[in-house]
Amino acid sequence: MRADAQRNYARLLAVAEEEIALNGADASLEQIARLAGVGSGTVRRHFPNRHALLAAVFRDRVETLCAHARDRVGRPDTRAALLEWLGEVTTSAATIRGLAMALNRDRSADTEHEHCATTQLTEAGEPLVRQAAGVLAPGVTVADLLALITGIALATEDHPDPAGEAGRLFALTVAGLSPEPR
Amino acid sequence: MRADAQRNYARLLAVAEEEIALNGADASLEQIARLAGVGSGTVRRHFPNRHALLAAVFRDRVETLCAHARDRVGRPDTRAALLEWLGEVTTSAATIRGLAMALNRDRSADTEHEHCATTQLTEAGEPLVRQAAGVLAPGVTVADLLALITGIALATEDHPDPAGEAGRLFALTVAGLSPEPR
DNA sequence: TGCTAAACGGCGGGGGTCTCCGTATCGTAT
DNA sequence: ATACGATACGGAGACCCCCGCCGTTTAGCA
Repeated sequence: MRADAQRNYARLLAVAEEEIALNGADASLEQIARLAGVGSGTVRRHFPNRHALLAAVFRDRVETLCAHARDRVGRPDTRAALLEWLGEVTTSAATIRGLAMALNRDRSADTEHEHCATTQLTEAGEPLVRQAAGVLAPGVTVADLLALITGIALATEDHPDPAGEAGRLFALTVAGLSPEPR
Repeated sequence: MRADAQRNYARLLAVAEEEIALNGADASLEQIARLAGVGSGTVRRHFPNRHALLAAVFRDRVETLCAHARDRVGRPDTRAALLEWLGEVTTSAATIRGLAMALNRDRSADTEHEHCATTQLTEAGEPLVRQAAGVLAPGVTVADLLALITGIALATEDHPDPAGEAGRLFALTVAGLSPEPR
């Protein structure tokens, strides 16, 4: 990769991060190009489509989350290990503007992106779920948990305190809105 | 309202419903105008913004849901009454393309639309929640329940079987993903 | 110091939103 | 039956965005 290409790539990534934090996942690519001081063609060369840009912007964050999942595998308190991780994912999804929408979109992407963020998170979280299977409602999968979290994050996106609200709602779903009285 | 205006309004509403069912809440207003055989100005006159169009398209459905909530008030089995209604809302939100997004958007609309769909549903569902308060987790509000439902609907929008998946996820949150072991 | 392949910028086409205004039409008052 | 004012219509124009393409510049190697 040529030096100028590297520079532009880095600049674009930085600008895109700000712009997405400001305007969400639908931020204008044109505007990002303008702010980065490059032509719109350059954006498109580095990131063929919006999905690619989102993936690049959130890559580090997602990988950190995956790493934290792996760190927690093997802990004796399997339930706490899982719930702590899910809480972290919830906070990230609710706090980082655009992330929830990005996750939601690549869930429904037609082509199987082998390494899209959702897939990564699913694979990283799977062991945590498996080892906590005993304390989970029967039939619950990692995919379910991530779907619920992204849903909650989407629904709280414009709340004054997204992370707080999202955390509260997720806690409710963990405990049950109305557990079967018996 | 002049006769031609009424005709166009009705045509637009019908076309918009189809188009939104097909392409979601972001359907092109221009395209709707074209299909209805009217100028784009006419669309904009009847519905000043996208929110107004969505509200009009979903009004009947939302009112039906509200009516069903009222029908269930006073039933002795308060828990079932509430859960049945929430199930109906979930199915609607997950089945009717664009509805979940519309609900989610008017939740975050800055100006307090006195009678936006979410407000209506909240008011209609409130009595059901109050009378079932005893069997609900403490602190749960109608707004919470509706937020969770729209979140779930958003997250399952592109699933092969949205209603089924949404229903399943909602059932999970009702029962609890991992009820406190005691 | 040349040279070539890679990277760049921006143009043009297609489409969308929103505003505005000249024109056609409806409904009524005469 | 007709004339007239209010109302609704349609589409042009300004602006923005996405996307593909191509002539030009430039980095990095020989």
